[in-house]
Amino acid sequence: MSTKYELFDDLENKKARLCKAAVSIFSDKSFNRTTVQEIAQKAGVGKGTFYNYFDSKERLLSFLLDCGTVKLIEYVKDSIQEVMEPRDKLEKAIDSQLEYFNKNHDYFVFYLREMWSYRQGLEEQIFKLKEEYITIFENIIKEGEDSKAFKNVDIETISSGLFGMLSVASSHWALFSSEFPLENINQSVKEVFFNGILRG
Amino acid sequence: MSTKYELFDDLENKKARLCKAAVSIFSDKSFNRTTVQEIAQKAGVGKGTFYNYFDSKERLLSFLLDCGTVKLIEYVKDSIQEVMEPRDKLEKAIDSQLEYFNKNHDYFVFYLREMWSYRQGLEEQIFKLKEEYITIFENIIKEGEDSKAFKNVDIETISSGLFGMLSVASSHWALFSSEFPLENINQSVKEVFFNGILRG
Amino acid sequence: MSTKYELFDDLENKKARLCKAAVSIFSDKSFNRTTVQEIAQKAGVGKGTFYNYFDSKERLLSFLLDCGTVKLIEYVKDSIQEVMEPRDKLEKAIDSQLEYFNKNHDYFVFYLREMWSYRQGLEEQIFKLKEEYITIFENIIKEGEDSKAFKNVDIETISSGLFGMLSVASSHWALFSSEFPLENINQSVKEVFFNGILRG
Amino acid sequence: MSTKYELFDDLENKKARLCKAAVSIFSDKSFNRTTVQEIAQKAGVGKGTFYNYFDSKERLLSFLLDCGTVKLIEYVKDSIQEVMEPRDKLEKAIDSQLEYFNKNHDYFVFYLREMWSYRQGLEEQIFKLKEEYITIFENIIKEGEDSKAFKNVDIETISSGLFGMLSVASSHWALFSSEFPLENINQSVKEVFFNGILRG
DNA sequence: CATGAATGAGGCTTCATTCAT
DNA sequence: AATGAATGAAGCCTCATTCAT
Repeated sequence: MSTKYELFDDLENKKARLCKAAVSIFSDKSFNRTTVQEIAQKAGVGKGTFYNYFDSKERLLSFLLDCGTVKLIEYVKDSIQEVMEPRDKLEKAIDSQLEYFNKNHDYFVFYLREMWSYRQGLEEQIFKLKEEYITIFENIIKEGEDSKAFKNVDIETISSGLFGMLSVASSHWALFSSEFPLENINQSVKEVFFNGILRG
Repeated sequence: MSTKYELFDDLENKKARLCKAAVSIFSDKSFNRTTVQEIAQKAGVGKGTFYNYFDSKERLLSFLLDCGTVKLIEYVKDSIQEVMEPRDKLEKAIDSQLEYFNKNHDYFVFYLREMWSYRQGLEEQIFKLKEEYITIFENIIKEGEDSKAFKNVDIETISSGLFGMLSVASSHWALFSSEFPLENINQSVKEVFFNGILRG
Repeated sequence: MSTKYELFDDLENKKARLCKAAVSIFSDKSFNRTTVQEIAQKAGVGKGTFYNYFDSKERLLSFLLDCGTVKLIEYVKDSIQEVMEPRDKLEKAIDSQLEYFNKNHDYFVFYLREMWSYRQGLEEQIFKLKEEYITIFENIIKEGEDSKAFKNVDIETISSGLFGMLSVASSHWALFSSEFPLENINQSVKEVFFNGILRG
Repeated sequence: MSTKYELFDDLENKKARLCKAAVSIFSDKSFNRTTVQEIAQKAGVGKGTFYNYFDSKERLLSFLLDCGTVKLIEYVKDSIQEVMEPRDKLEKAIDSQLEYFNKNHDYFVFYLREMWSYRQGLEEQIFKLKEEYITIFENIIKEGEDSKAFKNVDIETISSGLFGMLSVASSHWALFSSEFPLENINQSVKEVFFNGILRG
């Protein structure tokens, strides 16, 4: 994964530090139990400096969610760009999402926790992005159906379901275990999602 | 679904009203943006009364999450109690979770949002319960592996993954759509989870 | 002056105490240098209590200015109600404004200081009221012109000018002197305003 | 009015620009709601530059009030210097104050708003100056009384009252009207102040 | 001199919780 | 048991001021 996909690494130094500090604390406590003070302190800057980079604490949240989703979308889209077969595309997309999670544990513990919070308020954009991400799955599955590679299923259900399967399984490991058996997760999910859990 | 499984219906009148009011507001805003005032008001009681039934706002959250998880566990466990075959058990469990979600939309929008928040603090119990629920899946899948009905997969991954698939697909419909096509969701998830998305 | 005209005396106990505390401090420092903390403390209540009675510190200011202007208008209007001759009316109005100032030194030191602050923002109403007060003078003077008792002058100029003369002269005494020679002020202003400063 | 009396025009370039920017903003918002940032920006300099010319925001206020009062005093004193008769002197003084207001609308809107704020703090000097200005009126009136041109009145009351009459009438026009009928104001004030409002 | 990023003291406001009635 | 006025700890944010460049 080149710098292009590194969360925050293309931001100004201080802004990146603030983002990283925030994510690190948010993955431990929740957004609401974290104070701006703490974030600034962890980033090694003054409290006022925070407000040179973000309009408010809420906007930081919005920015972080946005940022991660945009990068994830970029990353996954890039990874499937030159793949032709729907099945291969879906494999690649699964690989990519899991890799991405694996590269950014803190971020995704935070992400999974806070992504559900945004239904109303200013930040409808988050929802749009989450939808845009799931749309990647939807498009691949639709393509697979058209080419008779995949069965006819309810595309919305299965796309969001796949996203849920990957996210929750990843979180499960991130939250409850010290290891993150990327390969196992990858293989098990793919095996079941492509061929089902039934033997023979 | 008998009263036994109805959330809050076996509580004292006012406590039940407070729970229902809370869930209704929480599904709209998040826990943190909801005030005790609002909950009491919606329940039609005074603010002080709230504290006759709950030690604190946090304890209400804990109680609600707990309550829903316990009932879900009861409900699913009861539903599979007399089923013998692992595959039938898993089908039944999937049916039950989806039914349960369907009966309690507000609750599960809230549940999905807040369940991730609890890692530290007093409320480890929530985690235990969530784990206990996933353990139901784990046990069924283990049984299925033992009887050669199911393939060998990473059980933790696939159990939490199934939970994620069901939860996120359900939420997807609950959040983004006015309808909730229970039967479609059920069939699509089962078809993919049991047989995979690949045709032939 | 009956209770009817007493500033704040017809408010709830705590609200009145907060108003009185605020005015007392505002007359010493300015609004901006006074904290809500101080006001609450001087009123003998908790800081949070302040917000049970006023939406914000700004709204307190608005309320205080409003309140004083309304009462002044009431007081002056009542005092001239049964007077027929324009000259007598104007005398009575001058008497009343000076009496009112005299009864509420703190308030008017505060009033004169803050009344100019409100041009934009929510509180256009203040301006309307100040205008409404000056309109009392305008109407009397117009009447006096019509009945040939008064000369033809620019009514807006002379009405606001009279208000300024009374206000600034009163403030002068309130700010720079320990005494407030009500009678002297009254007589001197009237003598000059009615007959001019020129002898003979 | 030669440069001698132009506010700020004999200051260094940047200092003058800062003063003008400040007055312009202050006449719109109040001192307290204006930030140093805004002033610097409007003056077209950096925020740090502000502090090369003024020790603090407070000192700017002090300087502005001071500056305007000193110039006003100079201007009025100069204008009456060669006038002999008290009545003519007073007329000239009134002319001058009104001219001065007219030349510096923004400044006087600001001045009238902020002049009352200074009772304690470092800036007693402001009060002294305001007093010094009113003393000009006091001296003329005293002289007029001695020469029997003027009646015996309470000199402090009438001097501050005249200042108030001129200031508030001027502000009235500046704040509430797009025009400033200098001649009308001048004539009406003089007519009333010298001869009274009563006809015959 | 000029700048503007960095700072943190300080103030407003919210809201969970208490308690007298 | 029920209430809601009272409380004050806690947190977000502003902005005057500093200082390295």
